[in-house]
Amino acid sequence: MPELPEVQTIARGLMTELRGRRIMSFELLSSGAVEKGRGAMSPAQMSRYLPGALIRRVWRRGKMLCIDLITKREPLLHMCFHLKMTGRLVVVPAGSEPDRHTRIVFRLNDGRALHFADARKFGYCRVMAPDDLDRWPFYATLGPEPLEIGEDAFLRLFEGRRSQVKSLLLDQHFIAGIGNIYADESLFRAGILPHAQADSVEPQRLRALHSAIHDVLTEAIAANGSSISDYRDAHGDSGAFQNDFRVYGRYGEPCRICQTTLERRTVAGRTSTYCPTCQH
DNA sequence: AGATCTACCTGGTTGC
DNA sequence: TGCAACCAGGTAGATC
Repeated sequence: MPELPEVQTIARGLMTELRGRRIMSFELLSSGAVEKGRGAMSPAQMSRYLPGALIRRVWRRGKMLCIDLITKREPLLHMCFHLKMTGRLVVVPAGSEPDRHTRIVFRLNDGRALHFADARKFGYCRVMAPDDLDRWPFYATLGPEPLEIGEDAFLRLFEGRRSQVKSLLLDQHFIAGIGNIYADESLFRAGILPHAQADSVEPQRLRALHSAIHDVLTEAIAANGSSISDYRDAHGDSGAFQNDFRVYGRYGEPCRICQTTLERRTVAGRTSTYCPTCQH
């Protein structure tokens, strides 16, 4: 389930593999993989615009991944992907057959191909001109980047918010890129219960949370992300951060700090695991 | 405003 | 072994 560190790892890998290459053809194997919407290119338009497009840059915003293209008709197009839970973007060698979950094939001028696969079909691709990217509601309303926001600005986000802390962390409009895994891990490190009411958490603990989020995300990026089931990077390789989880998915096991049995409850509709002793 | 529920989708796991 | 039930999860949208 790609969150910020996984998307960052994929973007980094794709940047290395794809920059300077050209897309030769676009083949949609599963209708619905191209998201419709105001300003979004239809598959027919993509078939006209993409062949010959030069891949200039691959970047990330929140959990969204974007490939910048230079085409004959448009000086810049943004090809955005949201991988949701099971989406993959993998560069495959020449002659590779798409697997059963591959939804889009982009053939490259060096014989290789970029495959967009998604077992659960929640993910999508969306191609837009720069103006349309800025007008895309999902993109335009994303919250700040957790690795860029300063401590003071981070604390200000919580002012007057009565929601449970974890539901705020999961809200992409509040802060972008954090999902269930890194929310649980950050809250544990900061000693805050996931269901704590935001405006009742002392500033000192919110500072700890700011720092915990930074540390968790940075460590996960260094480990090439976490692989639970479907996640693979641009080379098809797994990440390693799942070996460093302190609470996520460890319900019923002992806390690594105090040995208390970890508990779980549903917060913001998500299974949340925490230590009732270390977090309060 | 905030919490909760539903829809979307299917592979994997659990239970009978 | 076979099959049904259930769970996972990001986001949008509806409802209380």
